[in-house]
Amino acid sequence: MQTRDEKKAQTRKSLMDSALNLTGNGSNFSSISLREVAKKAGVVPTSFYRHFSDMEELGLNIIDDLGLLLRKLMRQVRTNNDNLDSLARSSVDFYANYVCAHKNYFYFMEQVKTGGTPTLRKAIRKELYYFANELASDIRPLKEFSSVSDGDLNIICQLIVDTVFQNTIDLLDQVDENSDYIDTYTEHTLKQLRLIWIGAIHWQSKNRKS
Amino acid sequence: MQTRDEKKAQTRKSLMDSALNLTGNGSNFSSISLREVAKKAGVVPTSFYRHFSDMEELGLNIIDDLGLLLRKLMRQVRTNNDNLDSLARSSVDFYANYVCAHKNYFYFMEQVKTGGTPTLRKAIRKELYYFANELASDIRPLKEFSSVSDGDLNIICQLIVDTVFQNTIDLLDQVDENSDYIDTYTEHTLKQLRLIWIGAIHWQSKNRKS
DNA sequence: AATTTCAGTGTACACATGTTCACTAAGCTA
DNA sequence: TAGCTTAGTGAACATGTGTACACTGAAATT
Repeated sequence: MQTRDEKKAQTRKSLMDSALNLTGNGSNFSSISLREVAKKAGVVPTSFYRHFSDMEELGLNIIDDLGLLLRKLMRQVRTNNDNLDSLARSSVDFYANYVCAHKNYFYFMEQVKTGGTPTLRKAIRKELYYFANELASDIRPLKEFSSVSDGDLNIICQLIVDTVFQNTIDLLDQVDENSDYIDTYTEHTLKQLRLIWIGAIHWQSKNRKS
Repeated sequence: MQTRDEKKAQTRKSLMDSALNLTGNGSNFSSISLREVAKKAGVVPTSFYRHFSDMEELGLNIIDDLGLLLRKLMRQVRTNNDNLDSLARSSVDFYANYVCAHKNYFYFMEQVKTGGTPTLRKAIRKELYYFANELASDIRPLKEFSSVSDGDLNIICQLIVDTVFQNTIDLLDQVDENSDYIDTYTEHTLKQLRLIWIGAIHWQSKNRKS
């Protein structure tokens, strides 16, 4: 058997998974009920309160997990590839597959980022901001950005992250009925990203001239 | 007084306004109830069915209005300014003020774009796609894009539209407590847009070289 | 002036919701 | 082994939900 704490952690996870499952299967997080979540987790509604005070707190805990997931993603994507184009390609490709492997989390994220309570929205944005910062220090050493200022690199990375996540909802929606869409997504996103950093490099040199 | 049709149209609008108001004041469209909407519109719940079969249909009608709103925006922004930088500045500036003048619609849009039912999501995306296409034919004549292919111009415009709307949620959230944020938004967005099209121009010329 | 149409009403129903409270029983601690 | 802690239970509540139904009365049509 398990220790008491282990069992508690297990139903806790079960509750969070239920919420994620509902979110990833057509329901909107802000409209799913405590009772629904408890039911799907195989637990009586009142039991919910032993773990979270309400759905918003559940949401915040999911966001924490999401943060871990994103950090894991970053760690795995960090290769010793120093060619920008092929680095981008392998990163976006890896990202796309990562999204498909964790659909529920990314559906949740897309939903809550603009449709959650202010608290939840803020929490998601914090994670994305952190993500963009990490990206900035990752690509900082690349020779292509050697002449780009730190501030500008930050804006570039924000734009990159926003663009990647922006397109993610299309990926999520279309990959079910058309498994080839993962390639379409990758190509589309890569084209946009290339646009961005080539712009960054030239903009910088243009600024230096004037 | 009014004719019967006028009066019907009036309560219909009243229902849609109620939904928009709730959406723009902290509620999520997918979690507001038919009864809530009817109550706020000063009408008995059953009356709702004289106008819409359910909340989703109400949503679709709001999206239609949103489409009109966006087209009106495009028409007003279309100036005879042929300098790209100043055109962008005046456009983004106008857009930012337009958003603030129609907060509810844009809150609705941000929410539904990623958090609505599949049908609603699709409807919103169609509007944005149309918007991007219009933008493409608007900037097509500019000399800066004379060497950019139609396909690439389309991707550029999609990226521009996505970027502008991506940042809109921040504008909506922050403009209430800090009215200066409208300038921050404008500068931030302009910087990102400049990045994009400078990239586009150079990418194109680079491609031609090779 | 008589008749039809129909937007809005009021009641009713079955069901879902969040939260309360006293409870049980298994796991931990002493 | 005895006692305590606590995750999960089950019944109860007040309130909110979507929708059905028969209705009213004023505007529109004849």
